Amino acid sequence: MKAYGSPPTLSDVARKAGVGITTVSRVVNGGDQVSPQTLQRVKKVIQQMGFIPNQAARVLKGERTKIIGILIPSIADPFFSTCAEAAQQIARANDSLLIVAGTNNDPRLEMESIRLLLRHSADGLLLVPANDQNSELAAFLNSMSAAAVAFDRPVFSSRIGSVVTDNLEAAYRATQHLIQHGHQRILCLCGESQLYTLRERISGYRKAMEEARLPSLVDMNVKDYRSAEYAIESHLSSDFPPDAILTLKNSTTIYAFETLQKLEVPIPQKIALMGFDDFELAGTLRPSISVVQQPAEDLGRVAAELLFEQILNRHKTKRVSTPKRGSQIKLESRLVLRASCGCKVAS
Amino acid sequence: MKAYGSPPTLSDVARKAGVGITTVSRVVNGGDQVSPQTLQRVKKVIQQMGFIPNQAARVLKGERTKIIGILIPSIADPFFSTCAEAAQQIARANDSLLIVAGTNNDPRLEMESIRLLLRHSADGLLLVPANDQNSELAAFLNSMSAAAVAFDRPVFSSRIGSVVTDNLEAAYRATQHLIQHGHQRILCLCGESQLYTLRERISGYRKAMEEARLPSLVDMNVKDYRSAEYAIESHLSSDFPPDAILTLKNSTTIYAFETLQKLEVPIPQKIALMGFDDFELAGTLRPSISVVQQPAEDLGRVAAELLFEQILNRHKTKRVSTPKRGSQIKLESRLVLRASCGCKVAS
DNA sequence: CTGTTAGCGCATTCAT
DNA sequence: ATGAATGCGCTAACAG
Repeated sequence: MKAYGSPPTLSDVARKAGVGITTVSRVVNGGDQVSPQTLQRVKKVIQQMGFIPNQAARVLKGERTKIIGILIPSIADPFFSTCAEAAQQIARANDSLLIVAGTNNDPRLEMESIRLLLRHSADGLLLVPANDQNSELAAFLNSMSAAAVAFDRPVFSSRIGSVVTDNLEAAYRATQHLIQHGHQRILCLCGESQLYTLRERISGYRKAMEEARLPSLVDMNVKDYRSAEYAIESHLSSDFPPDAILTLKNSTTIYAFETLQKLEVPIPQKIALMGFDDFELAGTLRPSISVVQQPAEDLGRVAAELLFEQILNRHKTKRVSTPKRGSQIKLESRLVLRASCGCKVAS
Repeated sequence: MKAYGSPPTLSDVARKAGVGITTVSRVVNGGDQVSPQTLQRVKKVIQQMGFIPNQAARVLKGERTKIIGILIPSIADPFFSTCAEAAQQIARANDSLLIVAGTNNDPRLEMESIRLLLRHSADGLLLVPANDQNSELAAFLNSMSAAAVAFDRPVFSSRIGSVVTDNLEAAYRATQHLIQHGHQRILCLCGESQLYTLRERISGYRKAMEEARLPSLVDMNVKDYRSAEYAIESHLSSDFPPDAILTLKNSTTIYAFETLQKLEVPIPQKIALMGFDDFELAGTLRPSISVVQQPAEDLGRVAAELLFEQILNRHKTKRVSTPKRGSQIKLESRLVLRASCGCKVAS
């Protein structure tokens, strides 16, 4: 029950065990080249004193920190926390710890966090860049020595690889599906249209509409429930009201559903609904909501795996071989067809 | 665009600036006792070389790491990720980083993670102990020099303070509310009854039932959707079917709702439903679900604040004044009355 | 097999 | 106002 002394060091152990500190070090690191007896004795003393190696000292000697950082807009966001969970699993598998920092999509916070992570000599960074066109960020990432992988959104003009969903394709297929149900006036709803993911999704929507020779109808002013309600009410009372809605993100889908529910607009009879991003109760709501399901877990997992690949290579070769410029991995989404799009209409 | 050299050090900067390393150190740490001209020059060189102080070296010199760890069952769990988000905010306010580790409620994983965190000299630990009676854990926490605060669940027989919801009181009031609606046969549903929080909630339920001279009816075999369905079907077809259900955790509430929906049992007319833990769409489902709303954010925030209080004191006094034994802070919950309990029955 | 020694980057005396 | 020297805990030569 001893407490609050500074933690025991190698030399504390060495003294108590009557050996040199190198021997203790060897024992701690696997015990090669140590006689069985010494091994036993030293192990016992280590146990007894509760010795824990000091990582800072190891790092100072040039070892990896075995810490990686992950920068996500919000830890509380189910999508990103799922990514983080997966990343943490991979980190653990690589004997590493994961530092999580919320950026709130703020480039300043993001930069600050990266700097802080670098002070701590993080081996690598996983990041969801607040702004994919941020050239300052790109330059900084290029110049730093830590490994890095972007996910969910790429970082343009940088050597940083990325793992993203094929947003365009997913939105394209979702829109096509609504069209196949016979819908002609499909309203595309979202906010924050400056985000890479949303831009891609809008493109996918437009592509499908254009191919079907239907007019695109995009409203990007939805930020919260109020604005969603306002937008939907406006469109419904227009001369050519929509007969379907495609929402481009989780929260927008929910706002739209709540609005339609409140207005007692029958889904999908009067208005069909298709969302981007699955959510826990999408299948439990009545009607159940059809959505594009992103592989959130895979996003985090693959990004982390890629990161450790880099880290391990880097450590092996000391000097990195020319890293291939920002290779991008695209993951497929899945269209989950439930009732709100018109499939499986409950009798 | 220089890359992959080892990062510049104090002495690199010193050489380039033509000063001693002490001077550079001073500049980095506020620039006192340095002439304005030197200050300028050194600052410029620092900027230019992209010098970033090496935290490991600082730590080795006895400084705090400015890293705290948080151990939660799962990062992807909305409740805990909300706590983590709050904790991270407090960490940031204290210029610290947050390492998140998922324990999966496994004492072994938990212990392993704590050890790892300690190697990294984390200044403090925030933890949701997998088992509140774990004496090995208690002993270890008592003997270590890092600060620590438990949240959501306490650690018994330890000096570790804790921040928890008043689970007993909350369940007590929720049950009372159902009783006031006239329900007599209230079924209490959950799984993992060994967890502190669930034990407390069961006690609260029992207390309310006993006070009302009603028979307690607890089924703790609900782990997933299937078991929930099985349990509910069994109870419904018994001689004395319940007229209300109190679920003790988030997922159980959802399983119960889905089962009742599937069986087309009208809520709350035939069976009322009250859940523990709020969730995003509780108000959107039809009927909307009444729940006990825990102050998840406050839990994380208060725990983190307490932790930094300890850390700061500890650092100031070098030796800790006798830490008061495991003081416990209890936070109040809020009963959110929606439709499923019988309030606000939609006409 | 085992021990001695030299730094890793930095903050900190203590001189100047 | 400035700098040289010391040591934090550890690993990796090197020497026995």
